Amino acid sequence: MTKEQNTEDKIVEAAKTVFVQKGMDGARMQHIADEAGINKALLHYYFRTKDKLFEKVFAILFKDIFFIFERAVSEETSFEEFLEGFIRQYIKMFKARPYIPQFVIHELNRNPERIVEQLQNSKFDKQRLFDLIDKAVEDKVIRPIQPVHLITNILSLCIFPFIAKPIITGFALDGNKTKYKQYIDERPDEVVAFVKQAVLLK
Amino acid sequence: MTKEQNTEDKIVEAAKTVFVQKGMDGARMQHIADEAGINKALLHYYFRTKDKLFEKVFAILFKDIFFIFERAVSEETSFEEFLEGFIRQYIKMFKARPYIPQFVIHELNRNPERIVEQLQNSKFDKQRLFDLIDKAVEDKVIRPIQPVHLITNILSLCIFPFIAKPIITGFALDGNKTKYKQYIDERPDEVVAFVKQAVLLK
DNA sequence: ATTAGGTTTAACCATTTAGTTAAACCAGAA
DNA sequence: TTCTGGTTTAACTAAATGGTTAAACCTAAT
Repeated sequence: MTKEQNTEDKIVEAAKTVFVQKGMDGARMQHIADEAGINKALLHYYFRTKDKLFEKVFAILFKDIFFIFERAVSEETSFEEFLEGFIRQYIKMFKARPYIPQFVIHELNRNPERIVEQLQNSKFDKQRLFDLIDKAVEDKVIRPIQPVHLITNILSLCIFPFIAKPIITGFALDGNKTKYKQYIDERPDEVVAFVKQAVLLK
Repeated sequence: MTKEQNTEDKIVEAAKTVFVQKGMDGARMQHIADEAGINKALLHYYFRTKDKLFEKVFAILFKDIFFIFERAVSEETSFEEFLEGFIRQYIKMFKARPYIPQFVIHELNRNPERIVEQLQNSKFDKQRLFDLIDKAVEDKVIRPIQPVHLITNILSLCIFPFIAKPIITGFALDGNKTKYKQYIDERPDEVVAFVKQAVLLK
């Protein structure tokens, strides 16, 4: 069994690509089989149904989003460093996997109940993150702000540019893809500056 | 012809509802007919194909997004008032039509070329908005920032909370829908404060 | 050489779904 | 009354698609 790549992995990779592009409804099993370089029969041999395959892919992509969360909170640094690190890591992650946000959000809206299950599997402790922010407010490191708002503000600024790529490119950047790439490269510095200015007291 | 409501309008309303919930691929013509309280034959009688009906709905929803843009820019006030008015109007609009962002973004990613056509129809002058921001920087009303970044930052903060509703509710707010409603009510003040603090020089 | 399991081929089934058609229905206008 | 056009009913077609099946194929291990 000296395959260049495990067939199961090939399938999952192909499924990622197709599901992300087309969504659950738009994806075709035949298309996934083609993408994986195998035939439909074998595809069903590995993953009996489309649903099972989809669940697998979704779980993988969803996990990626929360991975950074966990790592960022676990580090012991000043709040300012934490903020900066968090933002830069997050944007970096989406630069490498720009397809994730759009996909996860779409499918989460299609089936909102799923998030409960997914979050139970990921044993992430949100309370610690909330406490971190509350403490920074108490210590007068940042201006008073509710943790939910600060977190969603940061996530907004990090994620939205990837979700809205066609709008940003088409509307603000004259459809110029090079400009979009440059825009994305500027985001880390821009977001860090924006957020720091918005909340840091000094 | 004294109908309670024009049949064509009934269809478009129904189509909005269904397309927004399910997306183009997930939507079923039968479902739309049911929602409109008519039968499938009549549905096809008015809009020959699913595509034609979809295009109609998409154009309507897309226009809503840019309507606020146009109005906000056309007012003659201080930059600070402009900022605040723009943010409050935008969030208010999405509070009334929370289904729009998710839908438009999904379909725009499914077919990015479409944005070009849509933007040509909407004769909105983006340059004026850009100039407004550049001038505010020159006049030292705000710190140096590229218009694209400021605009996308604001849009991020306004729109993301609606797109990510299930994540925010499930993750940060313990699945409590009342808390989500309250969270959304707090957004205008929060975003205005956040953005002002981030860019305004005083 | 035999075996076993991953893989292919190709045909096939059942279901869903967009779209069509034809006949009947019904109300208001002429 | 007759005509017209929106509306319904119900049956239908054609295509797409998820999933199945059975037989053959190939290769590495025994």
